[in-house]
Amino acid sequence: MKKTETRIQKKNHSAIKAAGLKVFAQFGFRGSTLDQIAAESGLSKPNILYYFSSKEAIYEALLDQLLTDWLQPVRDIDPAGDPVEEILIYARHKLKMSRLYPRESRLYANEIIQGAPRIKSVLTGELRDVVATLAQLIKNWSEAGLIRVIDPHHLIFSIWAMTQHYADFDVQVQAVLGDGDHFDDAEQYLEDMLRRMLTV
Amino acid sequence: MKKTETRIQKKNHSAIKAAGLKVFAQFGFRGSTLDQIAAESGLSKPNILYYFSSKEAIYEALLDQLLTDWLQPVRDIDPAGDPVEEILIYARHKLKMSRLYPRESRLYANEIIQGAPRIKSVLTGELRDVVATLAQLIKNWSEAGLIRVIDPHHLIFSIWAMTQHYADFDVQVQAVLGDGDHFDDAEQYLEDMLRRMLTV
DNA sequence: AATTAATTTGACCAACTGGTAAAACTAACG
DNA sequence: CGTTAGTTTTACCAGTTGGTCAAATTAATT
Repeated sequence: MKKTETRIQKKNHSAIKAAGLKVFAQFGFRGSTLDQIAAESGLSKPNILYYFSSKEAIYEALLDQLLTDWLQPVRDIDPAGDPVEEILIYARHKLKMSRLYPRESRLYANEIIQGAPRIKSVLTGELRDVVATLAQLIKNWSEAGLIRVIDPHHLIFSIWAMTQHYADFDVQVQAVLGDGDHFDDAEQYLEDMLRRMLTV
Repeated sequence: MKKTETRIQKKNHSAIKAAGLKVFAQFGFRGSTLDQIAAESGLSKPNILYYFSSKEAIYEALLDQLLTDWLQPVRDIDPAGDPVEEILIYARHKLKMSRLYPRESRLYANEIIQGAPRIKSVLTGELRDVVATLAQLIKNWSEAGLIRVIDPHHLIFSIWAMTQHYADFDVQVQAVLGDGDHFDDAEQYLEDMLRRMLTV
């Protein structure tokens, strides 16, 4: 349906989204201005509104993309795979996302902290379902004796919390540990933690 | 130095801070307006500026208070106490703060996500020092064989991440688990996790 | 009660906000 | 090359923003 995109359209759409991501991730929706996005993208403000109908439209396009990218890896968890390894693969993937796309993480964090006014329906819909399925799978693994008995939801929360922490609270991590990349140590710690929690 | 506070001053200062906390925690500094704080506090905008010199002054007063309240419990950890219990006491305290004062947690999260422009010096100063001291203590405990050998910094991060998650991402938690208080389950999970991580 | 100090308000402002309209410009295509 | 479709800019607007100021009001002190 969108095959009719001009080369200029393609370029500008992604330039605007890239700029919007940068700005929204730092200041949240209400704290961001079209002028900032315009400056960041190198386009004029009216030109931006030629490609997106409103400030909100840019923000929503970013959130949509984000949610898709984040939910897929949960769905990709293989019920037939080795439980510990499957969970570790997911956790590592999530941490990698924090390392490679910290701005996406911050954008999401901003939206959630502000009460998720624009994606609450996704949270109570798609997200809830996907998590429910995963929680059931973990419970099954527990009951089959493949992993330790554990609260599936809080396990999931702990993975989310820890992985996103390194993106969202990056400034604090850097302040405490000094500048540099601490994701390798974080991965080791996370893996250690999950193995201890999952194996008997 | 501040004993000269009128009864009206006391009342209005705290009314403004309470309103500011509510608004800033939800929208971040730039996304919040004095009009919102005025409406929330029941005072007129000029009246607010009679008690605080600027929007920023309110915000900074809140952050100052917050940082004090958050750093103290870390300092209160007793080097002579039982290591696992000391860490558990701290973690439980932190979780309790998330339960009782989620807005403070969100205010802080907003500030950090936005790059901590106003408190970076505290992060690389006081916070860093306090954490360094705690990390050293944990390392000593490890070397004395009282707890398992573990990366102290990432242990601390994991406690912060998990406890603050339940305040900052409250909407998401509620969406997944349903409305209600999930802090008791969270505490149990956290305690289980920490015991597994700390004991050999 | 009179005076002084503290508090609150209303009117205001310049800068900025998201967004519009139409004209000017550029690329694509026959 | 001319025409059309797509793109960009200039000028603009009404509403909001943080903040000021002097006048009016209220509370505290003598």
